Amino acid sequence: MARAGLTPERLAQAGAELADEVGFDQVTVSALARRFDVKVASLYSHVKNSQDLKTKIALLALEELADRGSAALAGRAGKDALTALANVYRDYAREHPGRYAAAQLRLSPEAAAASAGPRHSQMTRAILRGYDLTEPDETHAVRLLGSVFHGYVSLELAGGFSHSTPGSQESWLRILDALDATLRNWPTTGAGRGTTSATTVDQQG
Amino acid sequence: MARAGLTPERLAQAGAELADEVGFDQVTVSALARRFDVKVASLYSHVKNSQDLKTKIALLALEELADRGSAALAGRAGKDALTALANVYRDYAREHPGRYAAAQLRLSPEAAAASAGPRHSQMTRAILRGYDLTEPDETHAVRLLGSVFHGYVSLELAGGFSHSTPGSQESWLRILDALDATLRNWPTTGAGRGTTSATTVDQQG
DNA sequence: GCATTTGCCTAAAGCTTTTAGGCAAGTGGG
DNA sequence: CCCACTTGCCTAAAAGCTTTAGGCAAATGC
Repeated sequence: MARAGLTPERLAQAGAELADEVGFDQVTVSALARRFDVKVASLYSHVKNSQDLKTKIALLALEELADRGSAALAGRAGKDALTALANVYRDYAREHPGRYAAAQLRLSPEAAAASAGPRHSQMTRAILRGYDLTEPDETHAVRLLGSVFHGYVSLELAGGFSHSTPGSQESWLRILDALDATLRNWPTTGAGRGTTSATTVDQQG
Repeated sequence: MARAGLTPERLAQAGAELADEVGFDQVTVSALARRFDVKVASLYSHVKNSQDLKTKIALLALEELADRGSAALAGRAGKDALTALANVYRDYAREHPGRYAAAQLRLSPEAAAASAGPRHSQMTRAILRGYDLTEPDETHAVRLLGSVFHGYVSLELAGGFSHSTPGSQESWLRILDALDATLRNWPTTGAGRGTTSATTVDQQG
């Protein structure tokens, strides 16, 4: 019998494609075996179990995302860089919803540390070098950016922003504007009103 | 034989508890039947199928969250209201991770419209009445707040902010400060730099 | 008290996961 | 070249989850 040429890498790749087509939680060892026209048990020589397969897909997605991020950040700074990285996440999620969902998989601490995850926070930190934040504010800002990117993309993918005006694209741009402004003007103390910058346009009584 | 007293409501409730204990995606018709000490097929008189069960849990979670939100917002405005609602989401996710995951379930458009989902955007909109935004900026801001709340809580729950300093609680407070400042000072035009307010501290070339 | 409805049951088919053991296709040394 | 060995995919089988169909007993109502 001709061999199918299975490897852990090919399985992860095909699993990622499958995830984009049918959704990450529909990715199953059985479905993947069907796709290779191979018996189910054959896959177990290449992946430990179903969880292992999903983890491999997640690591693949995290790495693809980080690669796209690096490429997008090259030669950019400030708001330009902010927008570029933000769009990487959003575009990736739209092109590859299954992979994006995979990237959200909870990894074990060791797996997480060995993944491309740290590259992601480093990229965000690189953007913040274009703004003037000192530690620990930079860390807070890293977390803010991560939250907005992930949160917006998730909600948009879940359909939260469709069927309402204004369109999602417009909100996305305005939110990036707002983020940029927030970073340029990071509040120095957590107190009450009017601490943001020199002039606060207090438009309402 | 004594009857177990199953109803769709009790199943959803028990399913929610199960989700908090073992994770939402480990919630299964079989596991729930075990919990009621009842045969699996018996549940199918009360829920259409596994998907239906998960949907009922999701609706329960969305409603609980909305109820907590309403209670927290009562009598508050401005940053006080912002903080209160934000903490409702974060605290709920920490207390009930399974339910919170359930609330993220992708619902059909009809189910979504009939759910407590709209109450959530209304609550966010109510907060924004304490800031001076006009449409369509208010909608953009609703989406920003939703993204930050959901994004931060998801990442924190996924363990993204543990094992690093400063602690998550501190970032959370500083991010709420930043959001408050952003809303008080919402950028009026999406153009380049320096559009945020009177003074822009342009720290980098 | 009897008919009807309701609730939980048994039975069964189909799918996914995972392990164990087998045979044949590739690989390398003599 | 061929023999031994490794590797890759196979069959077989057990166990769990999902879902449907049909049955009997408990609750409900007239």
